[in-house]
Amino acid sequence: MIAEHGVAGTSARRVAAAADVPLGSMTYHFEGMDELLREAFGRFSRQVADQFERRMSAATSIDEATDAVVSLITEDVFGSKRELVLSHELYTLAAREEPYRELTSAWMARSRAALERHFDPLTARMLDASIEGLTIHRALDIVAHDPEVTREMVRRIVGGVAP
Amino acid sequence: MIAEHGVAGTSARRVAAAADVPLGSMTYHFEGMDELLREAFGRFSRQVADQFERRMSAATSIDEATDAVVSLITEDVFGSKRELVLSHELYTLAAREEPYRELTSAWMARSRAALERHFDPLTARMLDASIEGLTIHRALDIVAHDPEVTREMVRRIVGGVAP
Amino acid sequence: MIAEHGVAGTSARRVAAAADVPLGSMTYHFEGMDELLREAFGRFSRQVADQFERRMSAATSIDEATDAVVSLITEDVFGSKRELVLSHELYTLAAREEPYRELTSAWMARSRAALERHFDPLTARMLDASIEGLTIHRALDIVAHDPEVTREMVRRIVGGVAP
Amino acid sequence: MIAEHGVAGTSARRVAAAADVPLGSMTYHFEGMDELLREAFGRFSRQVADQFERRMSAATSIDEATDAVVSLITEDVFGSKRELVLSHELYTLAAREEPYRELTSAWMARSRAALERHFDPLTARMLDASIEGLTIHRALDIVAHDPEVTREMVRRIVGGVAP
DNA sequence: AATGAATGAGACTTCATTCAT
DNA sequence: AATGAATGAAGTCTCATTCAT
Repeated sequence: MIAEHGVAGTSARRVAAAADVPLGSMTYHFEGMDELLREAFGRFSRQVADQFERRMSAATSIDEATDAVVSLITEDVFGSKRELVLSHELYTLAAREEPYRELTSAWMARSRAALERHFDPLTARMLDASIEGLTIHRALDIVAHDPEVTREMVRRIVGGVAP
Repeated sequence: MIAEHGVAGTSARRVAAAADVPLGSMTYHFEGMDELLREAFGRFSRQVADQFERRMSAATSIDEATDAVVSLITEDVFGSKRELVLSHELYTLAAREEPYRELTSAWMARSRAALERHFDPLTARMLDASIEGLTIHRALDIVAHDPEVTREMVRRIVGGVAP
Repeated sequence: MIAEHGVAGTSARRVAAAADVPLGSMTYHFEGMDELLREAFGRFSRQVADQFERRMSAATSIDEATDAVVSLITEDVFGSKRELVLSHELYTLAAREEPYRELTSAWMARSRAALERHFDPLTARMLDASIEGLTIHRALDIVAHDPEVTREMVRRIVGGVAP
Repeated sequence: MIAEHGVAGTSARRVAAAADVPLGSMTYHFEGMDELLREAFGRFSRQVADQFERRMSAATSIDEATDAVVSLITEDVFGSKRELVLSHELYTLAAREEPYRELTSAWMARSRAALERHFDPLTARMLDASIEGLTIHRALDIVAHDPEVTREMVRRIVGGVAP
């Protein structure tokens, strides 16, 4: 519902109708819309983090891990409009209200941990941030992005560790 | 109004009241709330881009430019909650609707151009994305971020050019 | 409300006020103003058709039936300004939108059926139409209409069955 | 504008826009919307009456006149949805307000006069009403009407004169 | 424990008219 | 004489929540 209509367009009414549940249930089972939203975004962020972990666990070498990071940016996480949209809806809430910042914080912590399977903590943190930045810029830019930029950026960050 | 209450909480009523203007004026002067929003975010994104340009223009060497980029992330652009919040509100709209993507697109184009005063286009693009990513992660993370991460990341991206 | 102020002057606000009911109830109990209008005109057309049926059922011979038809035109159905006005409001809607045409269609079908208690189907259909035409012309003409015109017209249509 | 959007949907704004005329002109040149409506419906009713007269003038015998009346019902006057809709909009106004009744009254007077070129006044009046009734019933009924009904009805009314 | 009817607040728009220019 | 900017009233609809059942 949020993916389709946004937080603004997600009313208790619509959720109840979509779930084929009485309207009264909404405020009976949830404290209010806020709780429902937090619940929904909690589930969403955990799902995305799960997928991220699976992706990084599959890599068995630094090279494969590097490739995985590139793929994450160019294909994966925000490959679907759904995840792009939901992430930004969540970020907007998080920018404004602390409780949502706990969700984004936990999400980022898991991403970093997954990256630390292959990279040192500092590099992991940089990679995490650069994944974020490149993904957003690819999504919110009208002009197409050359995938080589992604590859080269990851190369510089990872390679920068050097001797 | 948007900074304070979010897009969701920004009603024609409230804007009219804040501007001490009759409610009817809202849809008289603007096609509708959409146009008002686009106008507002257009102005916002141009202001932020202006500031970004000024910051980059002030630098007279690669070193100063690098410092400027670091400052941008650690202090400037999202230094205030206001800009952080507004950026995310805009991103959320842009993720969903094309007209807002034109604003973000133009904004990013100006940022890249400003960076290209000092860096090659590829590096500029990477810096732009990494500024985005680091800024967001600093803002949406509860744990504090060591400014050294920022400095090191910029160093790797800029330095990666080397032979 | 419609009789008094017309469809154009019948707002949810006014109906709610007249019914001493909160404004929000209007679109809670009805899908929207359209449904309310359809409901109102359905009730109206059924009431008029009821009255028409009663009038025709009371007749026990062709002569009485003929007199009944004449009375219908000269006194009954549109005797009151209320019914005249409401009929035309309904016709206007029906001329433009199919759902209302279902109401007028059903209404006419009942009128014809009531007339067929006494007249053959062809004559019934003609009488039904001529009742309509004469009633309207009596109502929308400023000069008075001689009731003899009505009587003679019915006579010709019914008598035309002959020889 | 009225044909397309109805009296209810015809605002000064829309008329001004359609006429490519400043909005202020509306209340400058016309006393208000009422005057504009009366003017518009006056023009409309005169045009329809003109057409009616032409149609009846073309007939050179009772038989041709009878055929003309039948054609009027089955094809002509309300052949187009535009005229059907406009007539009913006018009738609705006329049922409620005297000034519009002057328009319908004048319209009917001209129709009768045109019919009196070929028929005696009593028959003319009956034909006029039956044209009205049959036309309306054809238009507002969902089930199709056999044109033979029309022909037979006119035959009975005209033929009823006979000895 | 669960529901759904009901409500009051507030959302956006459209409108006819006024009035300074 | 003509205009168009501006307004206040009124339009419909959606909503989260309450509460009697």
